[in-house]
Amino acid sequence: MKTNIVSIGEIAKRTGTQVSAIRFYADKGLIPALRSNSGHRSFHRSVIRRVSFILVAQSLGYRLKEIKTIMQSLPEQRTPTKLDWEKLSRGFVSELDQRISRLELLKKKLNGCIGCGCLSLKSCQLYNPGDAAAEFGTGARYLLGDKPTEFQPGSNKI
Amino acid sequence: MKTNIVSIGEIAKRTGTQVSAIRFYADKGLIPALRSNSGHRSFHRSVIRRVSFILVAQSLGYRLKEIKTIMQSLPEQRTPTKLDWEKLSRGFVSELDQRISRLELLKKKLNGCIGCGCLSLKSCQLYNPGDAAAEFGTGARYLLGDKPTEFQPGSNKI
DNA sequence: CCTTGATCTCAACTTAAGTTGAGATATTAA
DNA sequence: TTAATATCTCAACTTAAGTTGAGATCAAGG
Repeated sequence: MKTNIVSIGEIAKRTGTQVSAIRFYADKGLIPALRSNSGHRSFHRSVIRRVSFILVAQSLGYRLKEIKTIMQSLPEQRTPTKLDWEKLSRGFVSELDQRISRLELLKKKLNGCIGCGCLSLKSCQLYNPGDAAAEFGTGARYLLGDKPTEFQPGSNKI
Repeated sequence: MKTNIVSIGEIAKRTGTQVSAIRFYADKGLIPALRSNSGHRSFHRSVIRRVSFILVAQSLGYRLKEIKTIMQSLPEQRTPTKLDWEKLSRGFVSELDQRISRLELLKKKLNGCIGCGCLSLKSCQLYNPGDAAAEFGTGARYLLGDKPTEFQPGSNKI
């Protein structure tokens, strides 16, 4: 009797998360939840995949708020098709490409810095705070999908 | 009259940070501070570089706690030499290399996933929660230098 | 001397992403 | 039917990295 409707505990087990996290995602509107008339949440089987997606996206540094936005492209009504997921995955791959090339750039700069005799030269990236903030700080911060824009403690503004 | 001792405001200006942040770093023991007998903090000029280092390290995803540990290798007593900084930078470069290769791997997996017909196959990385958590979640989390080990809300334990 | 502007301390607040606990109700297996 | 699980809600707590504000003191220029 394998239905397409699963309990919150099942979702948690299948995704390796805590029940409280699933509740949290549901309350935040990241995953669609049904309610039994006694108040218990239940989920469509496809929600497992949605949660997996959330986890992967998180591991790439996305905030839940951003993930929610990205997932708007998934159909709320019907179960997402292979094509739906494909689009999202492709987005990730190009995101990864960007990240990789940013890291390569950072590495090149850092390498240059090692050889430059920093302590005496004013032109050094690391030594020059303006540049450092511009090239490493802000850039890399964005690179890691760091702080949100509304509230930025430690924002290295230039 | 260029001394080697600078005020907290100067450090903040030179590094593009807030005074409160410098105070915070000093109190946390990340940068060495002197005190005038009236209680005002003052810093050696080389602290500018230390702060820049902190900013770069942060942008790479390091926690202040980790940065503090890394910086233990810098001499507290004397001003760090070029060689001291070189060692730290080299560490970063190899860290970048690791990150880059992890991202490459992730990309390869994701690419494979796109073509695999996920919705029907159980072998898919994204679909299989255990694998997803292992390959993407935990791995990528560490990759981004994410959560600390003591307290892990949302730790995708397997 | 006096007024800015810079610092000081210390406590409270911010965001994100959940977790933990209390007290209550549901569901399920024996 | 009863005991053991599973869920429910809701509020309070956690960490990190600072920020903000209040009230007080310091330092420097005119």
